[in-house]
Amino acid sequence: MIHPRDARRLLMDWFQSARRDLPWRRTRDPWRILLSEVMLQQTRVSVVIPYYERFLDRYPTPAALAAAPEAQALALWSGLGYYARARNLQRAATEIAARGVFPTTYEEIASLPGVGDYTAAAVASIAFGSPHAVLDGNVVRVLARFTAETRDVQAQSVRVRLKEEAQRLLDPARPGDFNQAMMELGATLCLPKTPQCLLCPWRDHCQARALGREQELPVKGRKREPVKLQITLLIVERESGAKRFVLMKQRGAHESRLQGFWELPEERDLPHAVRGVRLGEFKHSITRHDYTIEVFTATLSRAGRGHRWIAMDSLDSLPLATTARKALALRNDLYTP
DNA sequence: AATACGGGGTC
DNA sequence: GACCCAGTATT
Repeated sequence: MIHPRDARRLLMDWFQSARRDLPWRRTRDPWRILLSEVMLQQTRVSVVIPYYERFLDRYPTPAALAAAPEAQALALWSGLGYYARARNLQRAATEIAARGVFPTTYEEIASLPGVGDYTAAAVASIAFGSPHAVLDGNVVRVLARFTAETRDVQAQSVRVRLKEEAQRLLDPARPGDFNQAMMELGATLCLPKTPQCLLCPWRDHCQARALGREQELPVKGRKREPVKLQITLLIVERESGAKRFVLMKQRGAHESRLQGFWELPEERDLPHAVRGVRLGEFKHSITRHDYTIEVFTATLSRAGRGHRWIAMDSLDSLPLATTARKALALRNDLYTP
């Protein structure tokens, strides 16, 4: 069994040469680190980068986000998913702005809304050099293989053990770099399906590899069956002066998801609508709901309850559901081939 | 402990 | 088309 000191050295030396140049690695500003970590929750680096740049450009400080209308922040988050992250981040920004300074300890950071174990450890270690190991999906996979953990990694007891292992390996001198190195290893070499063991700094010390079982680990419990659904969206347009408007509906604050987001009307909600052209269909999944969505143009003599006419050129500034974004793209393809 | 929550990249 | 991603909050 390799000594933690030696494992650390191998990992850190590898990271120095393999480290990707990412926007949030060019700063120690805790606000920027926090923003990146929240956006990266269950979201890949390549997807986050453009959102991170736009969001930071608009809200360079907690105070800037705290002062913004929620709908504006959601509009900038629109398409990234898990919108509770944006709401919670704004609440966190409000607390930080009121406090005057960014909290510096793990406990204070962890008390912010939307900040759990992972994010608190990441911010505390990367921005403030606190010795807290992170345990994200990457680290779980790396350590499950490194230690040949064959139990279900979803189980609480196993997560606790892996967290202890991460903490044991953590480089106390450079915890932020160590955490990022672990995640980098998981994201670039210790891949779920096709681990690149020959390039791994731990190739000679990985227990799963020694057993030839690196492809099988980590073991994860089954997920629930997705629910298949079919809906029809309607694009109802109206011209007034030089402006074009489209009929839309805003989701209420009490809904379980996409609160406050604008969507296109469903056909079943507009019994008086008359179908026009079929624009096409697409698939869209929201957590475990797999939608097949068919899109038609339509005409309407009277607007249905709860629907509103939205100017086409103002859609960019609204929190727009991705279903609406995709459906409107079908329409635009038709008019500008 | 199980579940909801988005969306898309990737094999 | 399944898996899974720099997770968190709620039940």
